[in-house]
Amino acid sequence: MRESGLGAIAVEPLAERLGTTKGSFYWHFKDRDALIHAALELWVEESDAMMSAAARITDPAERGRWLTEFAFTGPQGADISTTLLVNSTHPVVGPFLERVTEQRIAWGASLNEELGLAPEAARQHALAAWMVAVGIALVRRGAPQLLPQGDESDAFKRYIMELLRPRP
Amino acid sequence: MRESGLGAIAVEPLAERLGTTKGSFYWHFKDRDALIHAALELWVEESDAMMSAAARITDPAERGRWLTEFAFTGPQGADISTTLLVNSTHPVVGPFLERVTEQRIAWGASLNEELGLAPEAARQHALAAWMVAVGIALVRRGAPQLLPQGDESDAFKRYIMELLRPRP
DNA sequence: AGTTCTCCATACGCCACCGTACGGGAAGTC
DNA sequence: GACTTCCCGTACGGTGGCGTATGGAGAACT
Repeated sequence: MRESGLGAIAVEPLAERLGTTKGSFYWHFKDRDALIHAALELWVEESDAMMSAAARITDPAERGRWLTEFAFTGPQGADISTTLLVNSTHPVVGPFLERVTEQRIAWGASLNEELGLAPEAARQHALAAWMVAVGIALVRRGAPQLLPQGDESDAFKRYIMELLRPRP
Repeated sequence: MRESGLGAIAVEPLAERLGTTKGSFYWHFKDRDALIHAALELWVEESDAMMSAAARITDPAERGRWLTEFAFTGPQGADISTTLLVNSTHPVVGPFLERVTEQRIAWGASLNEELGLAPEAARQHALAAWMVAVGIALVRRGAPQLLPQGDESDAFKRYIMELLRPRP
């Protein structure tokens, strides 16, 4: 899913890639959707772990920077939000996406409140930041050559951080 | 493509939907990729038309607001950039996406220069604005319920406009 | 030692879609 | 009026994927 999206989760190609067969797969999983469900549960755990890791950073400003940093330099497709947004009509994907995203935005909003924003502004800002993160992830996947390279990459990252710095 | 992405461009379903048959299709188009190519050429024209329309707005600040407005309230999936970003590895899609996007960012950068930004900052800002636009489009498509509704929608729009206002 | 349970491979039918072959009618052309 | 060109429909083969049926080898239990 990270590499090639939801469509790449196909039973037969996966079995081939793992050197096994469909017979094995359908013993472990009811069907394809069950595999997707299991994968998304892993994603939820991962997402929780990331938030826990971030929560250990006591300085809220530093925490915000850490998150931006992650959006830029995290592993390719570290976050599958974009893939899920694209496939949000899928009956298994939709609920997961909504749950996790709502949680993340709420989390970001509370971070922004710590930084001195009023509740409404905090949520607006969290939404905006999330959109930027989604945009970055999508561009990194689809048109990375348009992103600044090398030294300019750092400069751009700082630019985004400054842009997203909450201003009470 | 607007409604359901690149994967929805399928010869047989399309023929069915148009009340015709594949035989007809393959007379007009060499193959599926040729149709995609033709569709993307339309998209380029549309994109050019949008930039021309925006160029008629003399006040650059007003022009920026108009573009943000468009990102929010334009027709659903008005811009297929997100779809194309997701399918950027497709041999027909990739070149189109790169060309149009590069052009748009350059266009945005020059707008930002008009507003008083230095060339590098202008380009950085245009990139940032493009990412926000992409993020908005993707969220509008995949999780519109997370966006503020009604009155709050306008407030959020203004918030984004303020966030993206170039600050020389 | 026999039985049951676990795990996996082979084989099959089904569906959706791509692209091609071919035929035939309608419309224009000489 | 014969001929060609345009446009489209039907039929076919091929590919890739899903899910099921079935059998079988080995482990585990009794």
